[in-house]
Amino acid sequence: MRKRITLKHIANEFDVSIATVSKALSDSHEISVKTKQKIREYAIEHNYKPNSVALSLLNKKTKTIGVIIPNIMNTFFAKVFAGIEEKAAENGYSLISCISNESHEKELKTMELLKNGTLDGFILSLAEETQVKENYQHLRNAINEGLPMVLFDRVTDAIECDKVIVDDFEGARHATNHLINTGCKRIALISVIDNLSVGKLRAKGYEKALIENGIEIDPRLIVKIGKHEDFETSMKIVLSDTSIDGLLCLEESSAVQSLELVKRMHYKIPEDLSIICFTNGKLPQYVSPKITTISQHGKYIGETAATMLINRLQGDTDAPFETKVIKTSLIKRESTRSSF
Amino acid sequence: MRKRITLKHIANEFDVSIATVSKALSDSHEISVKTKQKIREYAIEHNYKPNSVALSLLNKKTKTIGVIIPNIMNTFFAKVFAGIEEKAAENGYSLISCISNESHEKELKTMELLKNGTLDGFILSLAEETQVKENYQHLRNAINEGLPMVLFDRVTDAIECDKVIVDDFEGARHATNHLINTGCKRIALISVIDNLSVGKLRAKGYEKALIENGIEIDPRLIVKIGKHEDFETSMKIVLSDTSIDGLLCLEESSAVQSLELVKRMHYKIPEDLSIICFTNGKLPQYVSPKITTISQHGKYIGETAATMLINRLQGDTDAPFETKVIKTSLIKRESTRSSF
DNA sequence: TTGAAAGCGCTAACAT
DNA sequence: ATGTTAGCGCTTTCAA
Repeated sequence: MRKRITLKHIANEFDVSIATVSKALSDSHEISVKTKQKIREYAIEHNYKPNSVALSLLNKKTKTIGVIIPNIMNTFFAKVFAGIEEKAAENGYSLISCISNESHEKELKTMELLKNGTLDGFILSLAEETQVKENYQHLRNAINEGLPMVLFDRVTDAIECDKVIVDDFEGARHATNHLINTGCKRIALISVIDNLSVGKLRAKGYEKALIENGIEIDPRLIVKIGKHEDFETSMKIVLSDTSIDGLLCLEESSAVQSLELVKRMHYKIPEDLSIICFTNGKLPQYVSPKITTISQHGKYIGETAATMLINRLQGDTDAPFETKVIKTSLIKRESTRSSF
Repeated sequence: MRKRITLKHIANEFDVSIATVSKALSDSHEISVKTKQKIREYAIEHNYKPNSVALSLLNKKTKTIGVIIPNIMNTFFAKVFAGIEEKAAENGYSLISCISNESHEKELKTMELLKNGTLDGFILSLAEETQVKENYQHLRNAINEGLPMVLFDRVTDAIECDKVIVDDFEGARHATNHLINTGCKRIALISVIDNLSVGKLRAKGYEKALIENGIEIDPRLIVKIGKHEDFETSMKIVLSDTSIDGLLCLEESSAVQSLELVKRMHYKIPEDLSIICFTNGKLPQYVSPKITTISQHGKYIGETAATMLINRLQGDTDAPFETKVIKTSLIKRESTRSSF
């Protein structure tokens, strides 16, 4: 086992001071070419690498970003993570990552743990429980202690910091309009995420589209299904209203489950019922008919968040906070009729 | 902005030495109760947290594990990651994580970057390109420099270290047997991952099952589809052999795509054709009929890998290397006939 | 009961 | 051209 060597080892080897070695390796003009050469050769041969922990201590920068994600099994978050990772790596930043599992406590504890100097900043999306409890003190603490933060997707007005959000309102409005324009008269909203800020925004976009089209909002068509309710049973009750001819599902799994259900009920898709859902993962693309989705551009959101944080870390420390709104795209597939 | 305070600040505050503060905060018996009390109060009030970078430098331990994953959009890896994360957090370890995107270069560069002292050890699964090139020098280097490593899923015999692998051979054999036992006569193997060690093992398990059942191996039924070939076109050619009545797909997306294809071709599932696939993600569960899958227990694999590494980091440094083989489970759903 | 000093690995200002 | 010193924040002898 060829352990890592330090400047000290090299200094001893050549009977010079540690400072000389340090300068030689950084190619300082203060050091003679000869000395530089032999030291550099030795360093390479022995695979010298500066100890980044020592550098972090010295520079008070760790080149590390903390990322907290509510749930990595969720396609959208996985995409965002990939985007963050890519931009971070490009800029020489490492990622310390953590999954909050939608738990407020895990989110809080992680932040407390990581505020100890290992990080230059945070990128995070709030846990569901945090959004329900509206308890944001841990975020404020981090900011107060000088840790820049970028919030994405699930954000809160209670905290002032950089943010990257999806235009959920507009995405839902546009999708609802598309349903209306392709002939749907009775569109139900299916939400299993009404706890989340994004769920509420999407619902508002849906309502707005209805109003703009002179369609009355029917509360019976706004379906909120809780985590612990049986989805299929709830949907069957909803679908007992056979006049429903459009479904706007606020995330992908409820759309796929609904699709399979209505197929069993011998609905023709999209003739009898059109479906659109948020989150453009594999699920909606692989089922038949393929489901029209609202893409939130997860990867791009991750890239944007990472870029914003890195910019702040490397300079514009006091620039005013920004909120970037990423437009959604409607990806038309087979579960909706074609526009006229 | 209330910046983080250090021992020095506290020492100045009370006109004592840094050492006294340090001892007071660690509740040393050397320090008087009075002093301890006032220092502790002040520390809490000012939210003192020891700087973990300084501690890392001192202890030469970072309590951080590097995790390299080929692709986070893959359900299996996402599950493994969640498992690693959970066990790591439980034991007070942070995760520096990185996505290799199946690229050998990214894997290599990441490891080089992280070998600089930020990590206590690695957990990784090899990038596809690494398995193709069979270039493992970067792994050897890390081990030589004293960084313990746990390899999972995509491993290699060329490296001696702890490993956690799926019993791919047995899983495929068992699944193939299940197809045979439920009446399939002509079972095709569909592999889009023949580059990977796990793909090869699964193919062997399939062959073994055929042999054991006295069924001749027909090379025309062993279908390897490359990344750049069109999956559907290739499958149509395969299915022109209408005697095929069973499909063993080596990962989930090819199974779902095949399912949708054969449904369009008016096959009855499972009557005309049975399907089993590896990887128990959402995809196979949400389509109709639900696909019978081989679960690799991703989360458990992650937990096991993390536990192995942490054990090695905290003691059994020189224990002999272990390879843990995790048994798969066959999850029977609607795409296979019931056993008699 | 408290403090001084050394050291983890490194850089940078300041000698020589 | 090279070395000395100090210091990043902390713990741990050893001394007072």
